[in-house]
Parts: sequence; structure tokens; C-alpha cells
Amino acid sequence: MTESAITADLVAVLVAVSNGQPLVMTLEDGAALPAGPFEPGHRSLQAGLRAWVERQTHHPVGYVEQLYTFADRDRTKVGARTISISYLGLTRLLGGGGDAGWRGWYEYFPWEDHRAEKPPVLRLTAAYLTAWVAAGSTITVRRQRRERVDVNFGLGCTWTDELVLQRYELLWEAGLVPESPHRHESGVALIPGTPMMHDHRRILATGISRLRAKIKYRPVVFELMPERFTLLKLQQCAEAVAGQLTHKQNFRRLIEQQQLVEETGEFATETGGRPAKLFRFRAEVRRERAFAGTKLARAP
Amino acid sequence: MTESAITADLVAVLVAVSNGQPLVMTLEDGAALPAGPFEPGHRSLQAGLRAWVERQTHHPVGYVEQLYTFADRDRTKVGARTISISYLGLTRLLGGGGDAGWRGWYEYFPWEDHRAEKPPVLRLTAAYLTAWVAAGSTITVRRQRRERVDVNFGLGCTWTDELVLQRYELLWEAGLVPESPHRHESGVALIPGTPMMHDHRRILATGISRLRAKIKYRPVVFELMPERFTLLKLQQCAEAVAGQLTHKQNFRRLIEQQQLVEETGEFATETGGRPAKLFRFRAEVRRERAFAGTKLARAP
DNA sequence: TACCTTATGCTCATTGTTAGCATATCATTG
DNA sequence: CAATGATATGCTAACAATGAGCATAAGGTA
Repeated sequence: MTESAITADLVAVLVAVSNGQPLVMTLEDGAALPAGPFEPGHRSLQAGLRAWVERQTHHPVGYVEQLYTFADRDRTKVGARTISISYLGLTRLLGGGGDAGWRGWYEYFPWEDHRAEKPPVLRLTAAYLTAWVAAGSTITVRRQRRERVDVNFGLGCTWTDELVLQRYELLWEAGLVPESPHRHESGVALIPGTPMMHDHRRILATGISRLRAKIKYRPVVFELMPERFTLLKLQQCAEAVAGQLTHKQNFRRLIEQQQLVEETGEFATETGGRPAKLFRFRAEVRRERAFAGTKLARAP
Repeated sequence: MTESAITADLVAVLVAVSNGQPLVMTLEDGAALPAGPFEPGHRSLQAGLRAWVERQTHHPVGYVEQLYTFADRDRTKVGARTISISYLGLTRLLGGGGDAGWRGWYEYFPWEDHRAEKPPVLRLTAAYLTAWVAAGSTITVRRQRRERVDVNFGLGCTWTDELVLQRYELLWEAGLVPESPHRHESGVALIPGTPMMHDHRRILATGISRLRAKIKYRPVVFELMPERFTLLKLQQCAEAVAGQLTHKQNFRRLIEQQQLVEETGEFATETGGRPAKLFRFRAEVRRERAFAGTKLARAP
């Protein structure tokens, strides 16, 4: 065998938001992301991914963006090497989400949902991570570990929502997730959170990180929203993605001053209180220009 | 042939800054980026890239980051499909840059250097792009083209330095660069700027875009700087990358309040005026944490 | 010594963010 | 029908970040 035997896989992180919950499309009873081989017939990687996802999930995908390409050795099958090219896709949920494949993404990352109060998992996580810090061989290693833990999990400073991938990788290194090969090192129990096959949970973390970052400087929320919506719905969608609550009045002000949306003139009455104006995204925004994104205003 | 015949290439955008000029490592007399096949022996893509670049350029690479994976059809050789995985690498220039491969990156993108005054190419570019806008078939197409041109080239609004890739793609679509297959459409002359083989100039644009964006929120400048330096040198490095001048006093204030650097106690006297303090990057920053990057302060 | 050059410190106006108060408008209930 | 509870929406004070300019310091050279 002189030539390298290489195959290419496409993996999709397909995201939707329904009822204030962020969802991801899965297969294998929630243990895998949609994936399939890249076929030479496809016009491009992006086209290949679109075709594959739509065939597999019967969902039209609105926005698609490349995430990362993996080819680490533990992905090797015998005699062949697989390159996985992962994508983030955003979509609206059409028919009430009858599909069985949709899972709330906080099942996989319970420590990432800060909308209610600090998730209880975090206390446990902090304790285990502190043990991992203390288990470092030299003082330098311990200091570096301490710093990483503090920054990523917001112990000294503030919680940064985009660090999903870094946090997952930290837990992986510390042997606190079942996917980790370092489990023997610490021998401690596991952090709650559903695992996935191969490195799919890492890919999902990459997708969430990217989306949380992107939503702040590009108008991609609207890919997740229906045609018409109230500002509260929009806010809840942004909060679902960010995993953090926001100050209502400031959120509204930001949205308005960015000229992201326009009134339809209609009202939504099913809210229980004063009827809310219905909005739609402005046409210029839908055409994905270099507009500002959905900035979040921290909750009080 | 049932199985897909796929090969994987690694392409590097290797960047350094010397004398206030941003440089990129090239081959083929400036017409290509360093590239080579990904071999199954490599531990990972990143390791493969590192090995390849260091063997080919005899340069140690400090920081490496994946850019994008391409597999468009026009990359096809007969019977095989090549996937190109591109990387951004940052390095310090050691021995005065005797290597012939280093090229100033503004040779390839003369419209991106706004440090002196508006580059003269821009007048030409704007004129050609306006013609392209007018050549749109329908009024909708023309309006969309106008909006894209305005936003990307800062005609109505302000110039945004990170849009290097989008600007190049616009010129490509408009048939204004020699690499473009749309040249017949407009039949106009070409915009100055050295072309490259295949889609290497697009990959370079991707790298510059990424670096210009990254430098603002991650401390990566120091990968391009020598051990000790004056604040002016640091500023000039940042300006070289951004292609824009910055307000000196405000730059200093930002750097200091971010605690990016610390004084060494020494002074540089070769400046011509009052001797400048020499600084070095703080150890915490060198260990690449989630620190803030080098924010730029717009010039007056 | 006068003058040029670069370094460095400080101020001020403007803008953007955070947080909270106040009011409007619906439904429901006593 | 008035009181109550819910949500929507408007407004403002306090504070932080940014952009721009003035002033001074400390070296060199004519």
C-alpha cells in the first residue's frame, strides 16, 4: 500500500430551537450526530452535507457553516484513515417537531444551562476539577490547571458562554466524561451528561461554541425563528442558545437600535398579559449582510 | 471504481512580521503557498502540518490554527478528489529573513493596506465594482450587489479590516482577478495584485481575515514579536496586520489595562528620540489563556 | 542653546452598557 | 365593575469604554 487510503466523512450539528429549548438532531437514540460519507458526486462539501442531512432528516437546512476537520489517530479504522469534516446547520422546526431525533442539547452539557440558577452540576464539577488540579505532578502543572479551570468555569471571574468546547475538553482531559481515555488517571466518578459515540460530543461542543459566538456578531438567530414572532420569543431563543438570561428592556433596545426587525402591525394575544407586537426580520437582514448580530444584555 | 478516491492536502498560511511589514511564506516564486500531502503516518492533522512546514521552510512554527477545508470540484484531478485542509501559522522571523520565500502580503491584496492613506487601487476597484453592479440582470440583483459592495468596501459605512475574504470573493465574482472564471462576463481590466496558483490567494485571504479578527480577542500578537520590544514596535506589528493606523496613546492604554506586557527595566535607545522602555509579554499571556486580545484604537 | 524626535502621562467629550423605575394594556377574578 | 396579576413597553441615572487631543519628558543634532 503506497498511497494513503483516506475516506472523508461529513458530520452535521443540526440545531433548532423549540419552546425555549435548544435542540440538536441525533441518531442512534441520541448517541450520534448525523454523519455520512462524502461522495465524489457532490458538487462541494457544503452541497454534500446539505444533501445528506436533508435525505437523512427530511429537514431543509437554512444556514450552513463549516466547523472543523478532524483526523486524529483514534479515528483510524484498520488500514484506512478517516477525515471528518463537521458542519453547523441551523433550521426552523416545522411540524411541531414530531421527529424523534431532536434532543435538548443541555442533556449533553448540563453545566452549560445557566438560565435558571447556577446548575447544580457545577458544584460537583468544581469539586472534581479541584481534585484534578491537586493531582498535578508538579507545582507548575497544578498552577496551570488551576488557571484553566478558573477561567473556563468562571470561578474567579465571570462565566463566558462561548467556552463550551474548552470546558468539555477540560473535563475530557480530567477524565470526568466517559469518552475520555484518561479515566484511569483520576478514578473519580463521572460528571452527569449523556455521552455520545466517537468524538461526536466534542463536535457538538464545537458547534455550540461557534453558534454562541456567532450569534453575537452576525444575525443568525432568525434562521431559528418562525416568520413572525414577539420580541419575548426572540429573546427566549437567544437565551436558549446562550444558556443565560438577559435584561428584557436592554435586549429590546439593542434589537431595535440594530434595526434587525420591523413591526408587522399584528399582535399576539396568547401571551396572558398585554398583547405583544408581532415582528418579522427585515429583508436586508434575511439576505445575510455584514450586519451586527444579536448582542446580549446581561441579566441583572 | 466503487470507493471514492480521495487524497488530502495540507496548505499553510505561514505569517511573520518584519520591519512593520506583514509577510507570508510562499513557494514557486510567490505563486503558491507551502502545501503537501497528508500522510497516514502523521499523528494528527496539526502535527502533519507542523512537520511539513518545518521541513519545507526550516522555520519553527509557534502558533497553529486550522482555517478551512476545501473540496470544490475545480480542485479535482482526473479520477481523484483532493481535499485541502488549510492552516494559519504564526512565527517570529529569526535570521533577518534571508529566506527568499517571504513576501509582503499586500503584494497580493494592495487594497487591504490602509496605513498610509486610502490605497490608490481603491478608486479603480470602486469604479470597476460599480460597473459590475450596473451589469446586474435585474433590479434586485443590482441592489444586492450594491449593498455587498458598499458594506465590504466601506463605501457608505466604515472600512472593516476583517472582511479580507469577502472582498476577495467579491472581486472574484466580479471577474476582476485573474483567478476568476467569470472574467468573460465583464470583460474589464484586472485589479492590480499578484495572483496565485489554484485557490491559494483565496486561502491566503482566509488566513488574513482570521488573523485580523483573532488578534482582537486573543493574545496572538506575541507569536509575531521578538522576546523584548518597545510599545511602538508592538503597535506597528498590530497595525501591519490590521492594515490600519491606530491612536498611539490609546493603544498604550489598552495594552496596559489588559496587563498583556510587563516592563523589563531596560531601554531601547536606537529610536531617535526619547529612549523607549523595553517590554516583554507576561508569562500568563504566553501560556495562551482566555485573555483579551490586542484591541485596536482607531487612528484620529 | 534651540530645535527636532519620540515617549509617556493626563483630561475631556462622546458613546455604549447595566440596572432599575414607571407606565400601558390585556385577562381574570372577587 | 374594580382589583389583581401578568406581560409589554418607555425612560433615565450611574457607570464603563472609547476616541481625540493637549502637555510634558528625555534623548539627539545643528
